[in-house]
Amino acid sequence: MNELIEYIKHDIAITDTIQEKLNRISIKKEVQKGENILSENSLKKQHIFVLTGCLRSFYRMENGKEVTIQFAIKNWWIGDYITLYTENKSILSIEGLSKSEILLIGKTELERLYIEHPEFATFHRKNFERHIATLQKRILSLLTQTAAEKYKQFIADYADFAQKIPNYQIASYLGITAESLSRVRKEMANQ
Amino acid sequence: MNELIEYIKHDIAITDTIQEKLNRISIKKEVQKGENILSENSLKKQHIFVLTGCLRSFYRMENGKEVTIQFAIKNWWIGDYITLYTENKSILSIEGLSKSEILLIGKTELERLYIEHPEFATFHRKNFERHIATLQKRILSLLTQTAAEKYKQFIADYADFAQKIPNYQIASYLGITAESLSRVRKEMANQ
DNA sequence: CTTAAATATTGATGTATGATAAGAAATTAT
DNA sequence: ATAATTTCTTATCATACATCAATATTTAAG
Repeated sequence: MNELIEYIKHDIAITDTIQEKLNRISIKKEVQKGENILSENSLKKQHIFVLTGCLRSFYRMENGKEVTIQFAIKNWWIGDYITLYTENKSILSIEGLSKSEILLIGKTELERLYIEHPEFATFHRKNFERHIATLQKRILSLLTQTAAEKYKQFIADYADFAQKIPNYQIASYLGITAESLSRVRKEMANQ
Repeated sequence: MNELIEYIKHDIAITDTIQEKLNRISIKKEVQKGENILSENSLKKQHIFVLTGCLRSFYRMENGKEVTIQFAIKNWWIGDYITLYTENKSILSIEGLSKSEILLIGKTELERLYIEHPEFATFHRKNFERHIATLQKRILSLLTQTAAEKYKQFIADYADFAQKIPNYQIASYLGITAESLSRVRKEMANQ
C-alpha cells in the first residue's frame, strides 16, 4: 500500500477496489533536484501527489524572471491548475527543489475514479474547497500586506519547510525581489 | 422552475427530485444597492447564487479601507470561501452593487445534496475546478502585471459588466488606489 | 581541501505607485 | 431643477520596493 492511499485513509474509508484502481493509474517517479517534471507548453494534464521531498510550480515571464505559484511537500497535491481546468497548453513548469518521489496521475483517469466512486469524489471535493480557501487567503495577502508582513506570515504558515527553500524563491512567491527580502530579513534580525 | 435550475440544466441532466430539493433549501432574497447580505463576524455559512444584478465580496482592513475579493453577476456563485471552508467567523462582507435577486443556500444543505446526488456533486466539482483556475490566474496577474496591465485585462475579462462597477472598487480589486487607476485611464485615453 | 557555482547581502540610485488634498464631474435625493 | 452626496480627476509630494552592480557567503563539485 502506498503513501497516497495511506493519506486518503486519514479522511475516508477506502475500498480495496479504489486502492487497486489508484495503484493502476498512478505512475511513481523519482525527481532529482532541479529536474523538471512538467514543462511549459507541454500537453500533459496531470496531477502530482508528493510522496517525499519538495517541489514547486512556477511561471517564467518573458524577461526570464520566474514567479513561484506553489510549493509542495509530502502529502500535498501540486499541478498546473490553469492548464488542467481551462487551457490546452501548460503555462507553468514544475520542478524538484530536492530529490523527491512523486505520483503522476492523469486528469482523465482521476475523473473516471470520481465518477465510479462518489466517496472518492467527496474526498477530492474537500481538497478543492480547502484549496480555494488557501488561494483566496493568498490573494488577500497580496492585496493587503507589506513585504515584511507577507514574509512573516509565510514563515509562520510554512514553518515545516520554509528553511529548505532558497530565499530568492520565497521572494518570487511573495511577489518581491530577492534583494528586498534580504533587507526585510536584516530588519527582522535587528529587532 | 427557477434560474438556478435553468443554469444547472445547461451542464447536467437534472432530475425532478434534485429540482425539488434545491427549491426547498434555497431562499430567494432581494438585495438593495449598498445592502449587506453577509457581514464580517457572522456565523452563517452560506453560498450565494446570483439571479439578477451585481454583488461583490470584500475585506475591510483595520484602517477602514476595503479590498474587493470578487464581483458576481447573473448565474455566478459568490461566498466567503475562507469562512466556508476553514474558519468559523466570517471575515468578508458581501453587498449588492445594484438592486439584485439572489438565492441563499446553506453549506450543510448543499453538502447533503452532493452526497444524495453524485451527478450534482460532479457539476459542483467542475465549478470548483474552474474557480481554482480563476484564482490562480488572478494570483499570477497580481505577481506579474503592472497597474495598467491589470486594468486592461480586467476590462477585457469582465467586459460584460465592468462599466457597471465604480472605478474605485475596480481599483480595490486590482490592488491599486483609485487615484492610480485614474491616471492609468488618462494614459490609456491619450493613446 | 580547493575551486567553482549558486545564493545572499549590501549600497547607490531609480521609479511606480501611494498619500494627501483640492476641485470637477456625475449621481442621487429633495 | 437644485442641492447633497458620491465618485472621479488632478497636482504635489512621499515612499516602498525595484534595479543595477559589486561583494560576501554558502553550497556543491572535482
